[in-house]
Amino acid sequence: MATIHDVAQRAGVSPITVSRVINRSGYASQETRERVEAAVAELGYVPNRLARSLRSKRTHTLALVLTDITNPFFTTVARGVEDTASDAGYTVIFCNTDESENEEKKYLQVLLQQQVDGILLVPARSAPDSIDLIRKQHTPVVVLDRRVPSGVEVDTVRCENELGAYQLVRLLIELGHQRIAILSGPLGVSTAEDRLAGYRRAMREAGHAAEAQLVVYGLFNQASGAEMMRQILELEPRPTGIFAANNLIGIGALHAMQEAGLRVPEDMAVVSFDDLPPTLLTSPFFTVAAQPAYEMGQRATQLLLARLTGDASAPCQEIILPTELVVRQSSGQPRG
Amino acid sequence: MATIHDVAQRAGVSPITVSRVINRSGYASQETRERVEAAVAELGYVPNRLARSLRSKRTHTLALVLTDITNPFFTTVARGVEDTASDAGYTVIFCNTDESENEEKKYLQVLLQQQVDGILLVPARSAPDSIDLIRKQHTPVVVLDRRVPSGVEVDTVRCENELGAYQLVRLLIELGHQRIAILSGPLGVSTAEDRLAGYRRAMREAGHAAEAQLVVYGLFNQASGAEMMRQILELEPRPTGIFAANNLIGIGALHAMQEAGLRVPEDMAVVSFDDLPPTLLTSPFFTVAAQPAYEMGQRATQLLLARLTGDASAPCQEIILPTELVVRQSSGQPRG
DNA sequence: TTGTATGCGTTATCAC
DNA sequence: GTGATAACGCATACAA
Repeated sequence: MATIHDVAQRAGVSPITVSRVINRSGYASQETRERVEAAVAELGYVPNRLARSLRSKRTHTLALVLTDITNPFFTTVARGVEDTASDAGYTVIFCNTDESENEEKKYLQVLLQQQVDGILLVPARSAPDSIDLIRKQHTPVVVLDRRVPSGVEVDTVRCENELGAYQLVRLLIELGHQRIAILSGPLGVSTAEDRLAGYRRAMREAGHAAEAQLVVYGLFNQASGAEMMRQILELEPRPTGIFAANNLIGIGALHAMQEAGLRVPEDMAVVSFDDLPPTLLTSPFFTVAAQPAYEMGQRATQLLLARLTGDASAPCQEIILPTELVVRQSSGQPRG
Repeated sequence: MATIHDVAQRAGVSPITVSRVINRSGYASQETRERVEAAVAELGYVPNRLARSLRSKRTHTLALVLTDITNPFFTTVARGVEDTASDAGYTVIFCNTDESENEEKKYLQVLLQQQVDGILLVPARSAPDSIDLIRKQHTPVVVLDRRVPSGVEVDTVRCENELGAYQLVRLLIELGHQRIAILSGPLGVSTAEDRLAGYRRAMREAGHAAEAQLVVYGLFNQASGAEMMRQILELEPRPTGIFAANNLIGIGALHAMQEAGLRVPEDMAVVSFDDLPPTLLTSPFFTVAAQPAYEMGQRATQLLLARLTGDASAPCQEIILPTELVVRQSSGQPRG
């Protein structure tokens, strides 16, 4: 492989001059410039960023650590991150933790070793530990999608989970439902907890009894959604409305209801958090609180880039974006 | 940041000894080992992979260059790549080219500068140019999903596109359809061309006229699918069967048909290439030729890793996986 | 406008 | 078993 020395030799200049021409830093006469560029072309010279990074202490690489890129919400977030980073000349490394703290730790170790310039983190559980780990290496970090315990100072981009959930449940209540069950995500994950809180507030305000059996906990995936729904279907009397804490849970629930011969929304109304990309449903069906996934990725990346290029000690920002209530068929008509 | 020197000093040994302990290379007495490990822990030392890579000429990083990660087919491929790479101790950089040759070139330049150990490429168009560019840096490359011109020697993993398409169209023919239109992907993309070839073979064998107007070209996305479908709906007489060259085109077509008040499969039968992940459709509906997306990512990564760790000059492999014909509702019942 | 000396943090090579 | 030295490829500081 040709190095900067080879190019320098060929062009009859010193390596540093080549460096200057390539990076457009410092001066270079027109003639020198041309000679260098010719040599670069002839030798097919490709600068070694590793060496550059070692020297400059900048890798121009960001990392996005999330739970599962095949969840369409995160896929869209990832695309927002990638586009924004790429425009600014950064590349992005993706890691899937599958909600495992251990995987998260392992990935963070590797990423820090790689000297990534910054990390976008969807924390699996104990955000503070991970944030500490990252901060020890003086690496900027932005927490995405999930809330961190109060008192932890860190840039954050997330949605109004409590309010979005409240609005969804409120809608069901206004449509005349009284017994509404929630298929919740895992305890310990802030999005699950906030959505549960929104559900509880709506129920409380409407004066509906807080029945423990109407709250079921599971994971943010389809299998768990189906499982939770089967549990709910055992109840006597059955709830008439279901709040699924995310899109995958909602889909799983729908399948369980189909198995049981129930129609949605005629027999049971369903609302869920997180929209599905319009490309993915043959006919948009779910009533949802939609998060601006792409924008979340975008904003989080902008925040991170600002830390890198600007003031690293500026006060932390907490960007909380609104969800959009999108009413479709699954929530049904007002009950008689 | 603590360096290997700091650790060495603290442990009262030389840097190279620290290196040996950390990398489990070479000998070290039990006592030395313990002292070093203690020093590492006390200082919170994190090895700098940049420096290591500069010296060892290995970054343990792979790149996956694809057209669009939000296409669920590629999302699943990506997950297969990431899991496989991660198990082998590699991290993965993702890049979206949006089918642009220019973007592809730009990304490849950056990746080669980053000294990635290997590249998984879904070529936008002129695969040979990109392969040359990569090979000039002696970087191994595996072509994923798409065919390269014959004569180009390169490891490849893809599906039987022609056969999968043939089977889908054949199915429509057996159901009694005669006028079948194809909503094709872009000319110049091998998957689009092979699927078109499969369509043509099935039609020819069945003795159906080769009507030019039954073949429409577009892009592999939903908007284009809807657009092509609107064009087809203008035809007199209308075709009774539609072959969508991928899932997004199929969904777009479905929307266009709904707009026009047509029911599927009653008024028109639809089959399409590429399955949608089971999580994403509320009720599986499309009859498809399903590609084993996760396995494709897995196999391609294995091939690449084999090049890295094994014989770089072994003859190239071409892995061609079968598609699975999955018959669901959208293809309808036999016509009277 | 261009060049020299030096160091980034690690490991390969050879020596003890 | 352990260490000294040099080198990976580039860019910073300073000098000319």
